[in-house]
Amino acid sequence: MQKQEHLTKNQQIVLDLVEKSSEPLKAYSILFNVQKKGLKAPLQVYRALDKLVEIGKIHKVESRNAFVACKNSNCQVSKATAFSICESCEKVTEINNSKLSKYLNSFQDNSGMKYNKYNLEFFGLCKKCKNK
Amino acid sequence: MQKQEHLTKNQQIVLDLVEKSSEPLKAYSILFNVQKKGLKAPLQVYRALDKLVEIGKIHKVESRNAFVACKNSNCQVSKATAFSICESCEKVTEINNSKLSKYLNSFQDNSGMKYNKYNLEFFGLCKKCKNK
DNA sequence: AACGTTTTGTAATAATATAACATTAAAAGT
DNA sequence: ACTTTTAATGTTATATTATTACAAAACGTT
Repeated sequence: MQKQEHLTKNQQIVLDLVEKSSEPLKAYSILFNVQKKGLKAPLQVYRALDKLVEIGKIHKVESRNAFVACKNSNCQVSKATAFSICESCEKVTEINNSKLSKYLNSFQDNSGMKYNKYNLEFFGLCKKCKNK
Repeated sequence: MQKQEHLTKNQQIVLDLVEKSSEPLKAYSILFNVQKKGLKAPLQVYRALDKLVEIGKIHKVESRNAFVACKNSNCQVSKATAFSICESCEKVTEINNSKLSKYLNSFQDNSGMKYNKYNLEFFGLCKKCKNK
């Protein structure tokens, strides 16, 4: 149950930034934004990101190489993620739909593989962009 | 119906290579392999890949930055893709499950977004790696 | 305090991807 | 046939994303 002991300084700095952001942040954009806080090298950012992803505090939006804070309070680990992505304005929202996650968590095919993790990205036009 | 006119020389060279491969290929690995065929620069490969993805002949495995040939003969465009990925041996298989694709193609949430595309990646251990 | 582990700092570099521009080829219209 | 337009190519340079390698510091035990 207690996977999440406490965050180190660097991890906290990066998490704060990602959580404050209204849009997905790229690693180097994070780097530029935390340089005044002492994180000077890409690796410091990537290491913090890796750990934050591992413990489920943030997720990586794979198709965008960008990171968002987890909005799903019960997300201990990043093992079942779904996003909606607007292809026009690039707005990304984490989908929190228990039916969907139930369906995917229990998905089985005939390959004999046991899935313990998935990542789903939906693409389309958000309401705003649709009406333009 | 006729989205697929014919492939250009570069596109065909890249497609042949990806189709022959038993594993996902990375862009620069493709580049090294087609240099004897005259494609000397990354951009030539990326352009061919872009087009091939666009017309559905290949798919990008986002979490791996790699490309696989489409095994789904009715895949005119890359608009609904699902993969299983072994986290140990990195084997990637395109999932061809009509129930799954039906479910995801008709998925709706309350965001007001109309989804026209999705990409899903399942992770786990394949049969072989599970038994090690 | 001594030990093992994790995190940090730092520099260098690898891997992935695109911008910009000139040229050539192919498709479509007249 | 020839012009126009569109798409693909070739080339160089560069931007972006991510990792390797190694030394030092901080942390948690015992």
